Amino acid sequence: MVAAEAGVTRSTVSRALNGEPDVSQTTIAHVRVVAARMGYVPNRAAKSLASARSMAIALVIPEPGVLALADPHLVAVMAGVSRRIEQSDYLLNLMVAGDSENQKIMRYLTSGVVDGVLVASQHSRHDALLHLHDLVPVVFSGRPTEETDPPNYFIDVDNAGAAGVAVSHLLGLGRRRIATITGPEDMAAAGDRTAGWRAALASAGLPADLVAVGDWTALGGAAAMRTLLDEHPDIDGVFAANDVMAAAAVSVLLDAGRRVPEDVAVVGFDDSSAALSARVPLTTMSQPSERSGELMADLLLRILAGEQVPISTVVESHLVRRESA
Amino acid sequence: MVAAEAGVTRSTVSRALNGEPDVSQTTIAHVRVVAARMGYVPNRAAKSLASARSMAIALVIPEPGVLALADPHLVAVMAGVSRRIEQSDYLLNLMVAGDSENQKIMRYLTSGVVDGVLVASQHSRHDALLHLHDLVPVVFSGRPTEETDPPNYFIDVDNAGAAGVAVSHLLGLGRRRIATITGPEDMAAAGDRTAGWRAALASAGLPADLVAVGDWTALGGAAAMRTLLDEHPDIDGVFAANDVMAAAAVSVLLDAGRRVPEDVAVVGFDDSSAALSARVPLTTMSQPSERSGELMADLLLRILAGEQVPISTVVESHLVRRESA
DNA sequence: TTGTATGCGTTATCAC
DNA sequence: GTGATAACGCATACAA
Repeated sequence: MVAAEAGVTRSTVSRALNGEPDVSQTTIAHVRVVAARMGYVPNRAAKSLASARSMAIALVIPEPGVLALADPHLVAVMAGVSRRIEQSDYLLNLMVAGDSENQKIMRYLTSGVVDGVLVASQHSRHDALLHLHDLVPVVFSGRPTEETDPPNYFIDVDNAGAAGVAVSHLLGLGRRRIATITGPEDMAAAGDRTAGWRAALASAGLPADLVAVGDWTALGGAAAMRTLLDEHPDIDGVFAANDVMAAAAVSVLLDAGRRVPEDVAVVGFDDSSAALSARVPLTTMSQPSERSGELMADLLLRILAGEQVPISTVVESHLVRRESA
Repeated sequence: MVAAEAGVTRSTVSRALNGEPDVSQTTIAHVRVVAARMGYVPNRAAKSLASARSMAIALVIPEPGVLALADPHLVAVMAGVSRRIEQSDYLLNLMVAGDSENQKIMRYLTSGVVDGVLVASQHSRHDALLHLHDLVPVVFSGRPTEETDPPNYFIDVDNAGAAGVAVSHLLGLGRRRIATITGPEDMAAAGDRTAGWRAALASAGLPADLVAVGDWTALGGAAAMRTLLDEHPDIDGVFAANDVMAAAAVSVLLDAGRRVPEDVAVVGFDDSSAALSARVPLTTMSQPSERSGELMADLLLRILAGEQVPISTVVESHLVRRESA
């Protein structure tokens, strides 16, 4: 620490720069000036080695690059996380991890360079993440695919309940052949939404036989809609597990000559930007995505501060009516 | 290093785990097994402190969160970078930095936790980044806003040339009132594209008076198009500096009752996903965005490996004809 | 091929 | 309020 050329010892410099108590104002000022003049930047590796804290948080999105970033819900979550972390002393680093590098990421997360971890889009095949909390605090966005002991912290909407509201809305419009386009089968949120759809149909005495599996993407949503339409031309309602797939479904329906919502009513999920840019503005279940991001970051920061926080936090969802249903 | 319980010293463990030469195969195997059993993960801070290398690379996107991730070109660059880095021993961490945290980021980048830096969307107000290469190797995507000494490495298309091709195409269609919707004025690529537009018009003996400043976003593009249309109803051609703005412009034109391309021909830039999802599929200047990402990552890796690499790398661009012009 | 000793740059625990 | 000095966990030059 060359800044010791300021006439004091390294200890004092350290204390001055870190704003610790019991340092005279004059030396603080002096050290600051000298450090600035010399362009001194503390070595972060040495710092974390000595202090056993890195002051960094990782946001992990276990999806192959492009895929994840095409989802406005995820992007909104990221934005929320980013905003909350910015206000703290922590530094955020984002890791969009293809499956291939899963091991690399796990080693990184457990190697002491991050004090906490946020996980956004967890699939059941990423089960290593579920036990990461043995080594470092973790908060999930979306219920983890598996219950662990001790449990993982997470924040989520009532997916099944929200799906129920969506389907009830379609039922209220007189629809009787209501299909669903699901998310990937290995994600908890996807499964819960499908379950909600199924339950709502069941309590209306209707069969829940119109299911097509999607993957959150426009391509997947379009393919699913085409399959449904081919096999069940009598469909009059669609509940898609996110807006991106709903927008793609609308597009397929229009191209197939169906009117939306007259012939087929469509409800999406998220109330993301995709809902507004769809060819027919989407009726959708809103979800406070950005707020969720802030909340999960806040939760983690509080855990790091030693606070006690609830295992699960449920955020609100409600129906937003537009033109598609 | 508790793994020394494997019957050897920490040095041997270190050597075995790092695959150094001159270690017997048997001890290597033995140490590996013990380490795995104990769930040992090397402390990265200690490792970088001792070796003076972090084996990490930062991809910096100096844009406020959401904005950046709405741009398919940037996302593609990110994907390319990510793919290339995955294949290496380095770890990528992404930093989407609002202006507010600029200082925080700079300290991070110079604090020794990353061995190299990639910068994606640099504005002139981020001039600190231009001198970062005094402390750590840096590669830019897109020509930096300022020439420095020593110069910064960068990779880019011939923006002015490509813009010229776009405008020539419009001229070839008989258009004479050709406007441009630019990118932000504080970015080099934006300025170069505007210059190319201006030059093409000049050499056709036409005035270059129809300019509206955009910001790469759909909102900005739409606003720019509305302004242009209000002030110059005789417009018959538009060159937008990216596809997102071009798509938004098409939308505004259609809503204003103009036919595209019959009344107003539109050319975009990037050939990104936005070009295909526009209401009229866009004619656009293609740019190998993902490839650029791979290239810049590759360049940085080679610099880190001690290789000599060219300061600037130009990637190809060409006109892709679709329906909008 | 393996063990020993030293240092990386910072924080932290003592004394002063 | 400040100065010594010992960790922090690993890599590495040197010795064996």
